Amino acid sequence: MPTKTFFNLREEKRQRIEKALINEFSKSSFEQASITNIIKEANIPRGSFYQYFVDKKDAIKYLIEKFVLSDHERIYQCLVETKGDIFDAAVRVYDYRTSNAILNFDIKLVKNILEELRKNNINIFENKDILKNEKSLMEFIDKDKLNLKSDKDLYYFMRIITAIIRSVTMEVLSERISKEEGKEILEKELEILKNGMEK
Amino acid sequence: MPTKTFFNLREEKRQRIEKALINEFSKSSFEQASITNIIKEANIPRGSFYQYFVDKKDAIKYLIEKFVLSDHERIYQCLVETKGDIFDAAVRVYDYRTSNAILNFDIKLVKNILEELRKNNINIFENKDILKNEKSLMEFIDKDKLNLKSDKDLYYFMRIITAIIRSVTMEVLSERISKEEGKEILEKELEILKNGMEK
DNA sequence: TCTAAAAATGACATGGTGTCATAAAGGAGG
DNA sequence: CCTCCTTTATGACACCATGTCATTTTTAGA
Repeated sequence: MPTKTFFNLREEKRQRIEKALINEFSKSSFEQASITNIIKEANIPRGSFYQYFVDKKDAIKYLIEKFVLSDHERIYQCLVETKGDIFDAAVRVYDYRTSNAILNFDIKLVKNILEELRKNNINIFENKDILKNEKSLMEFIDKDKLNLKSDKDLYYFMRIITAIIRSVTMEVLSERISKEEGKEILEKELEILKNGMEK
Repeated sequence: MPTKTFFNLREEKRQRIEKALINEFSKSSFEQASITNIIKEANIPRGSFYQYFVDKKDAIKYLIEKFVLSDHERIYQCLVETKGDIFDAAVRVYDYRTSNAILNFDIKLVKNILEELRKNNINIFENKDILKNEKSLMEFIDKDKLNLKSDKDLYYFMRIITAIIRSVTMEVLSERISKEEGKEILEKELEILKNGMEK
């Protein structure tokens, strides 16, 4: 995480830096993002950057944590709105993640952040590292609607749902398919997941 | 793809370079792999590397194509061995991909290659770009065992299977979970996919 | 006002990629 | 064996990145 120094910065400066981070990590993947660009845009000297962040990873982590917090909240809302129906909630999560306005998170930034989360295998549904005092999102799922044979089944099921949402979302955010195509794919996939595939 | 010059190289030299490529791309992800290391190990001057490959991407592509060819063949075998039963074949594909000996592909290299394939969203089951004169692997699936409502259902279904295999395979290859844990997860997930989750 | 801690700064060491002018090697024909 | 043209080999170089560090500046408390 960023240093104490960074959080002690006066509002205007911190926001200027944050804006530069968002801009650079929107334009380029983590690997290709350039600290040089960030400091140029934020108009701070190189040394300052390293006073605020340990390294590039530390800087993107700052954005990731902000995203995960708001994302978690949004997923929670989706589950509440659908009364815990995970199938309906999945579509809502998809809609929200592929929508243009996610707080101040540019859609390209969301893509790059989801990419990083995937790389580090962070599953937002079960993540407790970042959200220490929050309940796991799984607890808000209505289990009565599901054909669960054992406790662990929910875990396996959520792995599949997460993989499906993530996969189709990434394809949309990478502009390989349209939002509408993505939605159709997701809905069909959920249908299969509901009914099973074995004859 | 590599230049004509590369393929004209005498056997010994080409293999020396190939070995260096495999070694470097095993040790490091694409982004972190260093051309400097490759040319040092292969004992060729910097300029030669760029005579053979357009850039770093071109070099890993060479390995990826080799992998995809052998991977495709292996999946085909899995489908034949299981008489087109995609659920059984899925487990075999998992076993093979997480096994230590994949031709001369180090397990770490497989991980990095799968990572690149995923990044570019290349789905080996439906890929026809690389394997122009091969049939799609989907044609070898026994559709009679599946509860298909329409033609496109197989496509959606394969998307799920692919996502599931890939996800659990990557976790094993990244050593976040053991091979056995991975297998259990995969089998449970396939069970869910067979029976469906809606009560 | 003085002083110690905190923050800011930019030159620099190091190491990467891709280019290019030039040298060397290969091969076909006289 | 020499010549000329094409193909291949070579490494110095331009350029650009990251992360460090000695030094300066600012801040805050006594």
